[in-house]
Amino acid sequence: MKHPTIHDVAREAGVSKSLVSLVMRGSDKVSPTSREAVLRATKKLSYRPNAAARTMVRQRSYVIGVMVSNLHNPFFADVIDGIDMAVTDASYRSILTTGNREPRRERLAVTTLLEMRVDGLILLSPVMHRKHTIEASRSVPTVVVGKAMRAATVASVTNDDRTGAAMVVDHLFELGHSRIAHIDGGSEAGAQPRRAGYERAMQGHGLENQIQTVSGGFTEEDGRVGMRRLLVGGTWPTAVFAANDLAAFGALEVLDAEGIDVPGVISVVGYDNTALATNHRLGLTTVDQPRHDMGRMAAELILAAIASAGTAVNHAVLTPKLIVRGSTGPPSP
Amino acid sequence: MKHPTIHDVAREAGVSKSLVSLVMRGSDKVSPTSREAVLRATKKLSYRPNAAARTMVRQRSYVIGVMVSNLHNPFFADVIDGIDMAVTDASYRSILTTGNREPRRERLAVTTLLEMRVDGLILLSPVMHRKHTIEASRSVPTVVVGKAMRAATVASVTNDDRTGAAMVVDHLFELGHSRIAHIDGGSEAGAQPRRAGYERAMQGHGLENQIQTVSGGFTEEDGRVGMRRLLVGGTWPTAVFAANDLAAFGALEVLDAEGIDVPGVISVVGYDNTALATNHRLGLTTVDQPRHDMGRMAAELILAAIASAGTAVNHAVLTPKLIVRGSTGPPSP
DNA sequence: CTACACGATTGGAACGTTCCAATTTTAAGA
DNA sequence: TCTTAAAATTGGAACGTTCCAATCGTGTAG
Repeated sequence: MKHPTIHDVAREAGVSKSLVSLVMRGSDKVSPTSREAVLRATKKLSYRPNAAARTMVRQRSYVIGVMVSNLHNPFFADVIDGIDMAVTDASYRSILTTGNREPRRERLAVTTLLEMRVDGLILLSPVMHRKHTIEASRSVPTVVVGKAMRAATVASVTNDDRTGAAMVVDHLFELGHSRIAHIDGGSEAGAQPRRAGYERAMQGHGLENQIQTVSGGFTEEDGRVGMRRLLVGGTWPTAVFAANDLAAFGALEVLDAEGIDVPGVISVVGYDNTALATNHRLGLTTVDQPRHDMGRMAAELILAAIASAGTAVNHAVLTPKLIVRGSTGPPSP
Repeated sequence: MKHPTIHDVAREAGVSKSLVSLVMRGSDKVSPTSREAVLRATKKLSYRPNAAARTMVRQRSYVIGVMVSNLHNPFFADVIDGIDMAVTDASYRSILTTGNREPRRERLAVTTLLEMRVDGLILLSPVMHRKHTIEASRSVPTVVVGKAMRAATVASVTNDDRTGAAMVVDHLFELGHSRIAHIDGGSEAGAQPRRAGYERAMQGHGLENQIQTVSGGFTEEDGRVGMRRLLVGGTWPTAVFAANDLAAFGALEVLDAEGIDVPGVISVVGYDNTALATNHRLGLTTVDQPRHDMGRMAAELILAAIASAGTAVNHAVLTPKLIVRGSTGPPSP
């Protein structure tokens, strides 16, 4: 259980510790003989370099720390995948911590990363107070994904919610809808711009007096409540745009229970293109965020910031894509 | 961007570095005056202890490393949550790496953890070759979750797949089914014992000649392929037990497309009780693994192994629970 | 007023690397 | 064979902590 050190390897191979270090780092100024001997010793002792020691002397860990607010959301798996790719390509490594959506634990998760002296910090939809994000960003290059951050020291990667929402409205308009309602996402990440995008697109099509928004959220229950609210009035909308897939599912459930045909009577659209949207019986029309690219972009921003010693702070906004499935169709005449 | 050190704090507070160290570690043999001064200095400089340096001298990192084979599987989120709880309670910390199901990347993920000198290693359903797990276990206490490991140095936490599968068969048998088919999980973690449990339970009910297994896997596509295969023969089964929820959804999709009623004509059961199982229109009958407890147990095994210097290797097997939902019912006469 | 005990504080060594400057070895040319 | 350049190898300092043994100060008992 005691880890061998570079000295043990040196002794075993009959060379100096410096030479072992050279071999481990793949230097080309080592004779084949020595390299061979060192490698053999390394294998025999199953030596593994000590990252802590290396970090100490190099003053760099070559590690990017990623804090995931919520591992339960499969959205992040793809983002992390993108991060991992880009980071590995640059011969950095990535480690994750998770805050389980609780601000306290998020902060602990970030602290862990910071104490380990990661060279860069990526925060995936943090829910902790923004001042803690900003504080972290003062000691290490930081990028936030999935949440707009207006702060000079924090980079960010988001999808263009405004445009995504507009795409939804455009799609429905082209199908012939005009009574298009929106169940909004309350104060959740991205909800505000989606709502704004919806409203502006409605105006763009001359439907300003058809704008109908009910306040909701990002859960199924929020969707149910919102949908019920929309069914109370005299004239129903012919299409409903929910702020995310989960809420859309809640809406669908209510429509199902009421025996209202989708998309025959009412079309439904979500946002996020989660696995559920694919799996649902009829398939949910939704907006896909380029998750993998968002991750890759986040990694690239971080690496650039590291390379430039923190001067290059950027905000990347990626364009989402409309995915049309069975839950939308032309309105009944 | 340059991190302040304990020396900077000492200078600022007008004390020695040792005193600062004492305060940081919460010692009670420090005068209130000094503590106050040190705390003020740490705040002013926003000092954060350097974990790498601490790990060096303490020869312990107080970090548990977790390698997750596949972040896309929401199953692990709960396990990780359980790990995190237990680890935090013991004032350790946890960090994650992910291998995205690729053996090569898994190995890199484990290497990263090992080089960081984690005090314990938890592997969540590793797909890499077992020899690499065993190798890792020789340098640090290791526990594998979700996959049986017969190795003297590796602890493990699994659910009793055999019993879980038997529960499914029992349930279907009680409903009156006899033509119960199984879409198995190929070589995935837990697939083999689930299949064995299915077969033994069938025998237990005197249904040995009704045993019908088609080879599948853990993806939706595997479920689709398996289901189509089952529909080719002359007599259809009246119930299908898929090796996991995702495969079950694939099967459901095919049945839906063919217009075959579930559970009227064919009942379907999955395994894992993922969020999808709850959300699906009719609810999927499935088997719930005590994910949170599995994580907690894994953490406890690791902490025990660390405390006992690696002597206490254990294998914990937790009992799963059948969750009955709308996808199963009595067979049509 | 002195001695002593005890609490508070301190300096130095050690942890396992990297990197630099210095040294040794080898090879080539005369 | 000698000289010199190039290649290979080396020891030591440094990184930021912890922990130990040693020292410093202060109050109290005699």
